[in-house]
Amino acid sequence: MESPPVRPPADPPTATALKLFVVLNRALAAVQAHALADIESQGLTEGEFAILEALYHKGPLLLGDLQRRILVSSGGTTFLVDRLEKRGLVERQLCPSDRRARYAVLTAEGTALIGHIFPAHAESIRRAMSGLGLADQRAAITLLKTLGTEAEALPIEAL
Amino acid sequence: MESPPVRPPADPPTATALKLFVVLNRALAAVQAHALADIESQGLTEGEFAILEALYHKGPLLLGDLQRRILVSSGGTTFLVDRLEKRGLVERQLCPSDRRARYAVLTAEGTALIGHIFPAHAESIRRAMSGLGLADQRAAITLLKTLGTEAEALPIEAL
DNA sequence: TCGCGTTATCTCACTACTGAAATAAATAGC
DNA sequence: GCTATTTATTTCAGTAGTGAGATAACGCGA
Repeated sequence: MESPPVRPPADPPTATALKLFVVLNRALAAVQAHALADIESQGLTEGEFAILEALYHKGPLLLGDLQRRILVSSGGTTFLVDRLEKRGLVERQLCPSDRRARYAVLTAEGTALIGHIFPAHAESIRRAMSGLGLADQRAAITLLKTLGTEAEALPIEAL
Repeated sequence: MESPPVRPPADPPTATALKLFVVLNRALAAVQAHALADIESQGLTEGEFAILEALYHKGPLLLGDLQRRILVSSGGTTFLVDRLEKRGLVERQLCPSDRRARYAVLTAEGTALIGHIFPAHAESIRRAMSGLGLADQRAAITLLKTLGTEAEALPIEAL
C-alpha cells in the first residue's frame, strides 16, 4: 500500500497561509510549555489560572465576560468557577442589575495565591519570549492582533 | 470582599512578552475556529486530521515521527492511529530495521478522504489568514519561527 | 556476549473540558 | 402588558486527550 506523498499547494497565498498556521501552532505550543510548568507546579490548570489572573487584573467579572476573556465554553466557565469556589479562592456574587448574572470575585485567599504566583509566571513568559528582541516582539504583536481581529470578524464558513 | 485590580507589570520587557502571549493565544484560537469547522464537518478530530495530513504530504511515518509532528502525547498518538485504523483510513506496518517501531501508512480509502478534504481546508486557512497581506504573513512567519525555535530550545525552568 | 541506559510503542486510569439542552430572567415589539 | 426573542448561567453525559508506568527491542562498551 504505497502512499506517494502529495505536494502541498504551491500557489503563494495558500502555501504562505498554511505555513503561517504551522508556525503559529508551534510557537504557541513552545511558549505554553513554559507557562504550563509554573502553573501546574501550583496545582492549577491553565483555565483556573486564567480565571484567577483575569480577576486579579480586572477585578470582579461577570461569568460571561470571564468566558469571553479566557476562551473557554460556557459549561467550562461554570465548572472552573465551581472548582475555584470549592477551594475558597473565588466566590460568586449576585449582580444587582441583572438577576440572571453572577460576578466572580477573588477571595482574600485567592488574591494572595495569584499575587504570589503571578510574578514568577510573568517572568517565565518573558523568558520564553526572549528569543525575540523587544522591537520584534512589538512587531509580532501588531501582526497577530490584526490577524486575530480579522479572523474573529470573518464568518465561519460551513463546507 | 473587594478585589481592587492590580496593575499588570509595567516594565517593558515583561509587559510586552505578556501582551504577545495574549495575542498569540487569541490569533491561534480565531484561526483554529475556521480550520475546525471543516475538519469536524467530516467527522474528524483535529488530531486525526493532523495525522492524515502528515501522511498525505510526507508519506509513511514512524509513530514517533508522527508524534513530534502533530504535537500530541505518545499515548495520544497510539490512540489516534488506533481510531484511524479501525476506520480503515490508516494501517500500521512493521519497520524492517527496527522491530520496536511501526509505520503509519494511509490506505487507499484514507488517501481518498484526505485528498478530498485537504483543498477545502487549505482554502479556509487561506481565508482565515487573509486579514494579513502576503508580505505581512511572511514577516509573521519569520518572527514566529524564531520565537518557536528559541522557546523550544530553552530548558523548561522548574519554579 | 553480557549488561545497561536508551528508545519506540502501548496500556489504562484519569481529567479537563465540550456542547447541547434546560432554566430563568431581561428585553423588544406590538 | 403580553408574547417572542435573546441573553446569562447551569447541568450533564460524553470525549479527546494526558501521563505514568509497562514492555520490548536496540546498541554501546566492557
